[in-house]
Amino acid sequence: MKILVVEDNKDILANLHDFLTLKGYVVDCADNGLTALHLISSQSYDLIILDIMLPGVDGLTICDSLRNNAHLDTPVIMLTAKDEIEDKLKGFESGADDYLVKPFDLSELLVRIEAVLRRTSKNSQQKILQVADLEFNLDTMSVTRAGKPVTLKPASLKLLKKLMQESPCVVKRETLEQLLWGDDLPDKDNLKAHIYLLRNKIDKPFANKLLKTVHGIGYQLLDQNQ
Amino acid sequence: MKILVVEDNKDILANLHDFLTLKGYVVDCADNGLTALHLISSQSYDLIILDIMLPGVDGLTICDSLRNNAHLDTPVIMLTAKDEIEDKLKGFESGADDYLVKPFDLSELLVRIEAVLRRTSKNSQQKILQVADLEFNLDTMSVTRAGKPVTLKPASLKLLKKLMQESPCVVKRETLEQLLWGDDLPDKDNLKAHIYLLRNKIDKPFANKLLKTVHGIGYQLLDQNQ
DNA sequence: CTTCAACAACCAGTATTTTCATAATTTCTT
DNA sequence: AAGAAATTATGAAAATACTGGTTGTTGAAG
Repeated sequence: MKILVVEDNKDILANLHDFLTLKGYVVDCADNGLTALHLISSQSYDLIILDIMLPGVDGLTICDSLRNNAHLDTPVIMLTAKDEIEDKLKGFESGADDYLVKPFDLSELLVRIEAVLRRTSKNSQQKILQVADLEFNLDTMSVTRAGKPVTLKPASLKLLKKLMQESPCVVKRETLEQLLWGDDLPDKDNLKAHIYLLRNKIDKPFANKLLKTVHGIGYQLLDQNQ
Repeated sequence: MKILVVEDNKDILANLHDFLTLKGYVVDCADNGLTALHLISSQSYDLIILDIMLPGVDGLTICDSLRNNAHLDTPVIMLTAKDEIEDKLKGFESGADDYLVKPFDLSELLVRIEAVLRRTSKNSQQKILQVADLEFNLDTMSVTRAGKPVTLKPASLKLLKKLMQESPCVVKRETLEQLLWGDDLPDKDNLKAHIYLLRNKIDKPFANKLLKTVHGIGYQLLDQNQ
């Protein structure tokens, strides 16, 4: 989990950095708005902790630009001074997910971080695997090749998922066997039959064959046209 | 906007009531868990403000029962004493949308109320679930297919709600079992019977079958005609 | 006591996996 | 480069696992 902390008070900044690092997060720091914007555009964060009052570009502006640009769904926790209550509403309006009033308890921050991450993590999972024109939607458990639906049986689905997750790496035969049957393996020719079934569905009707055999090792999904 | 405040300290309760009424909300009060549960089941609220420590039925229990029953999406703001920080996490786990540490600023409460209402109002406008010509009104807990009313039993309602919320995603068998029976599962054939009952009601009388079984995984509501 | 929803047990029908014999391919050896 | 050895592919049939649909029983609520 990677967090960006934006705060102009160097003491607080160092404090937050140490605390969050201790709690197992990877932490980047910025003490002004421009640096923050630069980091945001060049990195991908799971969460941004943002002070409203900043020299130069302020927190609300950063939050706005975040929502209107690429990293739309990165959650934001705002930090505000006690006498800026009106700013809080603006903060939420600009798309913050939560805020904290300074001075705050570090444990309180931690709770809110976890809550926000929990709240947003459900939606942000990438649930579509893709190799060439082959797509696997993990939500609907449906597979398409070149836009056309492909119906697979449970064992084939498991196999394909693993192969797509590991693509373009080779998956060892034992790994696949382990995946399908755990520790008590049936006949040793069994995997071949399943690979055959899978090939019939996803490769046979198409010119560009993706499922390669790596002799003596295992199998691999690979698009040779790139 | 109608708010339910649950708090056993009568002073605080009266205070909150007056403040929120002043701010234009319609406020109901409860000073114990049982009264709260009773009100929740007989009324529809836009927001519930819930003290964790309550005589009899506590706040977490109320929140749990809320999430496992009809008014699933009513947002909840938890109130906790300063030394109950651990409870906060539990609060979020049981499905609270936010929390406040006592003693708190009334203006802070107001900001969070508005934030929570804004955050949830987007989703909660969606109080009618819809899949093809099948409709589920979460307010009245009534279901219609092609405009005709369908009467469902409690277990079927839970099942259907989940399936419609997740549609068109596949819902794993275990997820549904978890939903109906929690951790101590009854017979494994039981879910089949319930699916069967549900099918009889929502699919059997109609040509376009929506409730699909995904062999080896679970079930799915899906409109194939689109 | 009655009623109704939920539960468990069951069989039949269907879908999926496994097996097995044979063909094809790759790799190794000379 | 050719043949032998090892590995992998193919395809259909048999075995297994899963699901649908019923029915009788249980248990709780009114």
